[in-house]
Amino acid sequence: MDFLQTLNPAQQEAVTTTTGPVLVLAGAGSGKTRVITYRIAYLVEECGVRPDNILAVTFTNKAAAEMKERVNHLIPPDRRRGELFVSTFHSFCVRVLRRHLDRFGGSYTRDFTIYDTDEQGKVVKSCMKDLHIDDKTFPPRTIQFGISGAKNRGFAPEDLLQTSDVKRATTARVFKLYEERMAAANALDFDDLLLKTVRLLKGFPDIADYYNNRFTHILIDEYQDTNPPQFNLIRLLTQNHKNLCVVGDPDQSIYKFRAADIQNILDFEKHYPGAKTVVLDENYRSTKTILDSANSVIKNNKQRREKDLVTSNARGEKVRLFVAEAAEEESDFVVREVKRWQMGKTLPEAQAAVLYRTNAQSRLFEEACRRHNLQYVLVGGFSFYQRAEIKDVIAYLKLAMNLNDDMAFERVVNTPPRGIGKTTLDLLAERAKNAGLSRWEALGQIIEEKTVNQRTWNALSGFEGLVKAIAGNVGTLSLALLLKHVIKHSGYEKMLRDENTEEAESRLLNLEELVTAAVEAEERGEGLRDFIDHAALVADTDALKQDAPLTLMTIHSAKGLEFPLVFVVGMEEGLFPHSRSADDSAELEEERRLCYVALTRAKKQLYVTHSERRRVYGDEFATNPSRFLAELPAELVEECDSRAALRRRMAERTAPQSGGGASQNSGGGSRPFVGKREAFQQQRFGRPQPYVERASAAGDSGGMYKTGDKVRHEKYGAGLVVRRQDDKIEIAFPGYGIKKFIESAVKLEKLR
DNA sequence: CTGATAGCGGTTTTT
DNA sequence: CCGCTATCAG
Repeated sequence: MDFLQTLNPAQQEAVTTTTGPVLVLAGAGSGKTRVITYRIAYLVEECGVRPDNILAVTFTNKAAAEMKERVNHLIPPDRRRGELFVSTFHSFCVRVLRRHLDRFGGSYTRDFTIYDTDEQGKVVKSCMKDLHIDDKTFPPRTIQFGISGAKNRGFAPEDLLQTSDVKRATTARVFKLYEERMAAANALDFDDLLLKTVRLLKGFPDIADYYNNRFTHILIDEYQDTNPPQFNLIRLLTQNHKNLCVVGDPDQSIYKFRAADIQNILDFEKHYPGAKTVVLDENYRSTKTILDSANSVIKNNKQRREKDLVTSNARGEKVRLFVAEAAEEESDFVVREVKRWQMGKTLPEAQAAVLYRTNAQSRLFEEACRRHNLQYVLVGGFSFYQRAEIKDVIAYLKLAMNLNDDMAFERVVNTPPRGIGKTTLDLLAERAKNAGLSRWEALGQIIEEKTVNQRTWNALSGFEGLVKAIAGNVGTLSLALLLKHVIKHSGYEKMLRDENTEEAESRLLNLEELVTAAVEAEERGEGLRDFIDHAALVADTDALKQDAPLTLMTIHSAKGLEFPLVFVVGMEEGLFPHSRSADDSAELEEERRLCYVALTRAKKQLYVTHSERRRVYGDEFATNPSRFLAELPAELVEECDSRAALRRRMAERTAPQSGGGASQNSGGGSRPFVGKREAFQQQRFGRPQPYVERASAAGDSGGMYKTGDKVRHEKYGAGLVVRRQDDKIEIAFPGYGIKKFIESAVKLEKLR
């Protein structure tokens, strides 16, 4: 095994201890992914384990695909007896459930549908409506979150009912109805995928035995972010053998909101007595400066096992701090610095990432990139499979395969519009509720009874025929042809064509891309089932293109990645750490771990930035620098020139040092951290400071339109910009109505 | 039934 | 500021 030579002793030990439980405590940038891939290769090459007896679990589907590719790169093709199984917990569970879910014998079958967070929310809402629960006193999102939390902690609705807490009791009532509805629709949410699998393995020893034999060696990446159902699943999968290797870093546990339990990794040795523990504390990724900065921040967490990462890498450049007066100035600065960095560099070296706490922040940076003509890739946010047109078309297929899928039914019954409006839908809903039927069954009854007027009857039976036709084609047509059939015969294609706008045009293109994806899936030997499951479980298909010069994403999405140049932006109290975590010290520590993750993504150069003002809900607020900035070692940070920095210097010169003396100027916190106010609830921005009056650096950005602008379109003539959202623009043309366009694509002449 | 408009309420993070 | 819902005119 010549590749072992490239590993340090600790890594080698993690790779070659192949039997029994192994805990790998791997710090950031310590070669964790390498250890896992090499370990798999070692099992196959040295221990004679068949690849298809190995199960490796990663955190995202993308990571799974990459790992599989890496391993296959290490193992010569003739050694690959059987296919290696790498996937997320969720994808794995879907595979199991598609095989065995009918064993429970209830209303659930192997043809179950998966409801994503959106659809789950709709079910919750409809339950609340039928229970007459006011959605103002109890926001559906909160209830939804409560149900998910309860499920993941192993509670049934009955467990929560006995309480004087009104909110808890309400959650329990909705929870109960929710479960009934889901069962009736043969639908599982993301939590159910894990929970049902656990129940299956627990309840049916033969199934548990089957999987214990099937997978003799199990590896789990990002173990610090496993939640209770995942923990239980791992236990069950390894109950006969203990060939389990988990890899993770307690300092990078950032998914508590999803019920991840950091105790899983901290107590691993208790759960698996005799476990071998390997600590990887040498960092190969970052400069000494970056690493020391990150260490200095994470040290402030109290609930933590002391651990310091070391590196023999070069010291490198100082961390650069930039303070902007306005958020546009911040994004402008970032883009300019990216361009400067990339000058004369080629791709792997030139790669840069902008990391932010919330998805909402991405827009500023997208706009800045467009202003400066810089190519970028946006990860996360609204993904391909979340677009309305994609979800609609897939909903037709879901409905055809599971006629009781009420969510799919509601989604497509009148999209495109076919004369089935609110009154008719209410009638269907009423019937379904009273007779305990699904929407589809209610539809059948009403058509049979002919109790509606002719016009409506025609619309309803037309829809019924459409879905039946699709269902009839499911076994016979190829995947791509089936999709084309749906797009055409549902009227979707015609609807978009008739719209005659660029917006509709781009939707049509998306549908074409979906067909292409179907062709590719078919080539991989996947069926319709796999295709739809994939659509539900894959968050971002536009994955991270390796050749992207600049990537924009949340810190959560950046977990496991690395970039030569990294910007951690929006470092303000209330934003990062987020205001929702302000009053809870455990949550604050999680925010700090998040900060640690962000900082340790950088290999060569790290920037941290914040803005003194930020727009929230359309209003501007003053902000304070993040406390995490003050936790950076002052001697490792240098501040970039900015109007804010200049103003501060001037102020210090005229008014001699203010009493405190706490602010070492060029140090981390540019301004001392002020009190505990939440940034977003500070006083409104009244009269601007002297320096603020000048227009922001964004200034006259060419080619962008504002609401209220008058423009001329070559076809529709003069019009008024009524709305702008993301990259789309809506323009009212007298006589033509409101048309939507992709802003960067439409040709407009500006009038005044 | 459909399309347009006004008003209200809401931002953490993801499989 | 933006998206969703309720409401109203055609």
